[in-house]
Amino acid sequence: MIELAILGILKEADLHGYELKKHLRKVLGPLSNVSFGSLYPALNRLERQGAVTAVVADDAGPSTMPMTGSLTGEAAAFRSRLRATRGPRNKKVYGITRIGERRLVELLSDPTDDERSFGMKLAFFRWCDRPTRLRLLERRRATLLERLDETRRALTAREGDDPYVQALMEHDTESTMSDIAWLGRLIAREQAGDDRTREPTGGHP
Amino acid sequence: MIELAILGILKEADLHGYELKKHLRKVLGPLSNVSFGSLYPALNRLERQGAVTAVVADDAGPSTMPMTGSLTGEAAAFRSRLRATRGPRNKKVYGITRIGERRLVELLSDPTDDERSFGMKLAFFRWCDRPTRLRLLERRRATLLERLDETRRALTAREGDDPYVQALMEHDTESTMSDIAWLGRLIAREQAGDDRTREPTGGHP
DNA sequence: GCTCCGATATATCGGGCCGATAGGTTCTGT
DNA sequence: ACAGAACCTATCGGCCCGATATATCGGAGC
Repeated sequence: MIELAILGILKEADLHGYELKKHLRKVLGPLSNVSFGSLYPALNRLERQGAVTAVVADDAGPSTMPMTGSLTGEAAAFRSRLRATRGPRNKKVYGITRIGERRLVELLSDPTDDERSFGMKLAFFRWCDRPTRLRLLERRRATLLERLDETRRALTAREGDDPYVQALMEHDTESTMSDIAWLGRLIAREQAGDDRTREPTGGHP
Repeated sequence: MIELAILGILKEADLHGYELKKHLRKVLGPLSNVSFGSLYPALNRLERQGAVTAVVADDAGPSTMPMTGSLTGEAAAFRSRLRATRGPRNKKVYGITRIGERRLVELLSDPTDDERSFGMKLAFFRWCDRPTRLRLLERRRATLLERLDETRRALTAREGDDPYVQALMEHDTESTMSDIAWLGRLIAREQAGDDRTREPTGGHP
């Protein structure tokens, strides 16, 4: 799921790992403090898949060596040339490829529905179309309703149980109800929404 | 952290893995659906540490072959004897040892403070004393206050940003405030509490 | 009696994510 | 000039999860 977040950020701008982490923190905020121990392996995975490309910035200022977006054999050669120029301080700037953009859309429509995954998808909702958004929102709501039901049944079944467990479950019930109401507002906004959406596919003007 | 939950459950009754999972689901409910892929390795870990002991129930009724609590070489021999009696349907019933009880208290006072860990500790608050409880509750509150602050700053800094990210952060702010208030109530209850607490240390009457 | 089936029961494997750690570079204050 | 802070990439061990394998048990239906 971290791959979704990386691609979502890289679709806005080319960045290197360290910057990426900061951006992720800003956007996802409390929803997962992505650690380097996840970030770098994920970037390698994405590079292997061809979803991102890396070049090394020369540090001659902010001229990030423009990338044409998709890579040819030339880019690979370029990369290995610079890999020879070993010696840290060559920041590896990552850019998203067309494959990566396709992958991003694919990951966005994945229905996995835990707190984390849902939050991540929501954070990058701008990259998918309204039907997908509605599907995800409604699915999430259904999941929470189910959970609410289950917790409530467990709550009524055992009265006079451990007070801490009880407190935990009552609070969970309240939180879940609040979340469901929130989702309801988001769904309504989505259905009534004016169509000020960015193009879901194919950025790169 | 799953070890905490296992020990917390086993302190109430001797159980085998499958039952354990069901109990965990009841007590922790929505807070982590412990999977077998975590449960069995964790049980092995705990067994290696001497925190739990396993015997095999003969299925001749509820006579669970009483365990003396801590194990000698005899227990190991017993175990391997039964391991030779291969053919599943010999349920491995686990029981907590004195070492396990010490470990439980130790895990309970660990200050790790993410959603998961805090929730698990709260679910087993009955096994620790009031000072520890208050320490954990207040630490959690402090963490959430910090997070609230951070999210709020991020929220005011960037107006007119992506509406979905904005929605995410606003909702997080609300949820966090709600959680803080809830913690406040728990703290108050704890401070005013009549002393109807079970003995924190040394079960085994 | 027989078979099929769902629940009970234990266990492992690959892979993702995290915290800790390590090692190097550039910037900044003094 | 120097120390310390921030920047930057990377790996390692360990936990946790979902998928999968395997085997038994109790009952429903024929």
